[in-house]
Amino acid sequence: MSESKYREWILDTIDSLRSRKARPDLERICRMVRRRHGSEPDRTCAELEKLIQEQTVLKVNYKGSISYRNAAKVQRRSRKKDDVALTTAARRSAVEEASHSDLSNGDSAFGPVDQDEEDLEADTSMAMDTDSNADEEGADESRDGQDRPSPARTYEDAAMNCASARAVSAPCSPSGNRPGPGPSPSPGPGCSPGSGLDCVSFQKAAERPSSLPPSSPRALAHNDWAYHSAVCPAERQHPGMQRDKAAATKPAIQSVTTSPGTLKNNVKKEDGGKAEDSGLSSDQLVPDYAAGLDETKNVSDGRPQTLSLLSDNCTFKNKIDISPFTAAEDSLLNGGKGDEVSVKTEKMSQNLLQWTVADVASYFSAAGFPEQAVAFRTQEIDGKSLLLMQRSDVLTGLSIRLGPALKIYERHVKVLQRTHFLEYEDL
DNA sequence: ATTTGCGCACGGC
DNA sequence: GCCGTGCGCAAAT
Repeated sequence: MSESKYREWILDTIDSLRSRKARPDLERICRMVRRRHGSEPDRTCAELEKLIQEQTVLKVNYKGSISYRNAAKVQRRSRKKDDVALTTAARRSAVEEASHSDLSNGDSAFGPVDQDEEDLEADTSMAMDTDSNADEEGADESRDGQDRPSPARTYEDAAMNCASARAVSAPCSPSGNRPGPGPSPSPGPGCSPGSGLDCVSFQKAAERPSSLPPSSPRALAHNDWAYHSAVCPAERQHPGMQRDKAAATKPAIQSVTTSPGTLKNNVKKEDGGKAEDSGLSSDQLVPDYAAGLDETKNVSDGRPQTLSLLSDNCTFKNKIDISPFTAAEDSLLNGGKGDEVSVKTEKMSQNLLQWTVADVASYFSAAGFPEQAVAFRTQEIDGKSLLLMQRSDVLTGLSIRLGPALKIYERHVKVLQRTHFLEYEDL
């Protein structure tokens, strides 16, 4: 509960800051949430990170500083207002979403960003590297656990604390050179969000020529947050998407093979024809943890262009291959191959039953349905519930637009259910 | 002192 | 030219 409450508060705050033309950075967000709802900055910070992981909120580097975006709005932008049709329909979903945030206006947000300046290094470092390996949620959730000694701190402190704490633990830098400022004091305006997680990559990333040598730090450093950022966050922990790791192992199957039709189509259509990259602009994604993972590198390196197109994966927002098939396939294919991989895969598929509400939401969000993911969350659909869902539940029970609902049901829910039952019943 | 409003420049389409 | 973004400063609280 508090979770959704925070989601609402944070998204609201971000929207509010945006409308006020103020940069929605960590500091402002924490402050506003505190002022409006009395929430502790730490807590806000932690919740924000969770949202980032779920991709409800996107952390981006814009003009050299960290900014946060309401993912729902961002995405929407891709289709712009042109789609009248959608708009109309969207409205409905908007309503539900509205509950958490007011996206009432269709504007979206996310614009262009550029992070090229070299000075970024400083900023960059904080933004990007801090990535915390993120050890995933553990870290985040634990945030509560990490009690900090100082009783009274300022927002910044708080923010920093959370951020830095995590950052410290995971100093990853893209190229190995760690950002000096990692845990250091305050990086500046937004406290170093090293927080880490986030990243989502967008168009640019996609467009980027695969040629880029990921290995070269510099290269990444500047243009590429996005590129690097390719590592998507979400999957790190998502049940559905462990593919990252898997990717490293078996790239080919993964991205390429994956059912291209599945998500991609969805995405495309949804985007209004913009097609793949269009999803969002990329500019900015903060790659936080992207940098850190080795796998990432492998992935990108290993894959040739094709991949870059599809993948860059993290992109999964737009194109990712999150299709359930893949997941299933992976597990089947892998059988008992790599330990980690197999384990993970296994876990994932088998654990549809164990997916939490957040897992489900993340899955759909990553599959290109962030708005609808909210509905799943709102309805508290976890793995078990998902298995029990019927077509009508998806089409009408979630109050989401029919188009996406159909796609979600046919391409994901149904497939996940089928896969699950096939595997489990047979075995 | 803090919050809010917003003109304006910037950069990406 | 349009649009999203956010700095920087003034006004409001």
